[in-house]
Amino acid sequence: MRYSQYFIPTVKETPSDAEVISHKLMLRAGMIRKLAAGIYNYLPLGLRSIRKVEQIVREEMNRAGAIEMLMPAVQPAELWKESGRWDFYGKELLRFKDRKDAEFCMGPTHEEVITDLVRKEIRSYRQMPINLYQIQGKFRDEIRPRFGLMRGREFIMKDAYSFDVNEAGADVSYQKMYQAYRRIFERCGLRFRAVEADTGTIGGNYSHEFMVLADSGEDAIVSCSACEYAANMEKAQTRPAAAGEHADPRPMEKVVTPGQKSVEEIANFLSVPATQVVKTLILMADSEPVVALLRGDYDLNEIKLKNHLGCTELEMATDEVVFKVTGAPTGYAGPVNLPGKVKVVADLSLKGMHNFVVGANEKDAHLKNVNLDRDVKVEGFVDIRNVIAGDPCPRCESGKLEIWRGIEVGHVFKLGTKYSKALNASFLDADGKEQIIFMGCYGIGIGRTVAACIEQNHDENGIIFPIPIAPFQVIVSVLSAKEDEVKEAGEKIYQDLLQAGIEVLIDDRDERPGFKFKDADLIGIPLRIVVGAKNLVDGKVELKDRKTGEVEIIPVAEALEKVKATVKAALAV
RNA sequence: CGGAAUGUAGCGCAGCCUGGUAGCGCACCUGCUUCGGGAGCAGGGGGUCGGAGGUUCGAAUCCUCUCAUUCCGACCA
Repeated sequence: MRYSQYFIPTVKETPSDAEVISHKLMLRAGMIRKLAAGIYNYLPLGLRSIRKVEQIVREEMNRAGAIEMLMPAVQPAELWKESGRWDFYGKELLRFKDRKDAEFCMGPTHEEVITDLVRKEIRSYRQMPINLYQIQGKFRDEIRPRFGLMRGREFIMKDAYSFDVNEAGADVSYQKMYQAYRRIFERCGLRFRAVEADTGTIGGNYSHEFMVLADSGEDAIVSCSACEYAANMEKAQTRPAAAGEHADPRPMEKVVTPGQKSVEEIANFLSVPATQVVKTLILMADSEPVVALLRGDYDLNEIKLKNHLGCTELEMATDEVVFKVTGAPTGYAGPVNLPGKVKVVADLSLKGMHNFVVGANEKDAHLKNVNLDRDVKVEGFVDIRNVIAGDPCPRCESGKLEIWRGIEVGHVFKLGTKYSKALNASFLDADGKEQIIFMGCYGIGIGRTVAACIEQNHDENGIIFPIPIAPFQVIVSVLSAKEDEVKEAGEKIYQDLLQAGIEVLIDDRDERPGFKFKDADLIGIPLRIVVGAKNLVDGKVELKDRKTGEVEIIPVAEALEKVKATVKAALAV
């Protein structure tokens, strides 16, 4: 491609509405432009990277036996009502009506559509297993789109759906996808972790998220320092601490604590460690108040509690509710003698605590030396807290948990029969008996993968693409494009590389050298050949590696060979 | 949805408080010089000041409404 005839509108200044580095760089490098909140134009350079990722995904999906197809972006409400998600999905689902007043939505995902297709076409166990996928635009009306392609409203996603005759088959399909995903992200040149995850609104019972490690990531992920265990924060567990040393219960005592509300304040005020305070949180679970108890230094994990309670909505209670439940303003709640009858859920961390501090359920008062059983009855202990760095690994003896930031780029779910049951997707088995199909679904955010890649690969000068997803593999910067000799030499190099099947961008613009170098660095082309009069006298050119900054002045032929070899090596599967 | 802020040339911003000829840098066009890390000089084009209404002799500036964008929070995958 000739730069002079291409379309790469780079900008020197950082647009003011970009927050994270990948967003800034994609705008500056002329890869994307915003059309509306969370909705972007993909310019040629951005599209090329996107296509690269798509192609890797396609190859690996096909290798794993999945079959590509394409589903519509617009979906009838009917199907969503049938699956029950029309009401459940909320405002994120963009709904509208056609001219006949029939209801539709923009597809945020395609479980309904694929299941509908499959229930009509798949009748026999002989037609399974089958895994169908598409690479397609989706729309989710996010409350707060941000970070460019990382969290857009319209985005490109690969989604695959597997159909099996039984759970064992579904497990095989799941494993295949898991392995395919590992290959995909490895081929993209990303540092990532596959973590165990909660299943969220999609439903189902087992899932892994593929997280690209980056400090700017929106998600906290947890991994073990010693073994393979990795999970996201919502799901991560720890080994319950051994029961604390036995201590004789001292008599319970009420203390006056004017204005002391938070755990930190109480601990300071009473000169006890935060680990000796029990946090009492009042929440609303589907409009029923619930009390959660945690050791003072831990944070509640709402997902865990939600799953334990089996409710659909869970939120912190308002001050009025707190008053109603405890008889005291917020900040003085405690589990002892709660006036109302409420469900109390105690975290595992409470097990073995003695003589701890809790709120007294009256203003400006707390209770000291509170003990389980004697003062507080709990039905059992449940894991409802977030793990913290250094917690022991739940899977191995020696490991400690570490916490990272990550960007979710892929997600695999074992769905089970949730959708097939709701939409009655069934088949006849070998005995002629009707059975429900077992499903799995598997997503990859294509645009987000490119953005995550940039988060992980950049420097102060711009993007540093790994070769497999770079829009071009090499750029030939022709300095002094007006001098015929230099121009011709550059042209020859360009043609030679083109013929070798290398994706090459020749910067043939009539611009100053510095200008070309800045652009080349910004758009992140991995290799750069500089053709200039100075070196050309000796028949040499400069070859620079964008990542390492390494520069070689070598004969033209050698540079060509080196580029070809480097690209070939980087693309080897 | 709660809190905050911002809309002025393609981009980044000043001007607004204290109403009176709409400005700066970059980008763009022309010419000359320059040519290995975002050049210099000279000349030039480009704006319904987000929109609507109001106050006023006069509104980018003051008032009301509205739309859009962004940030923080809650929410979500």
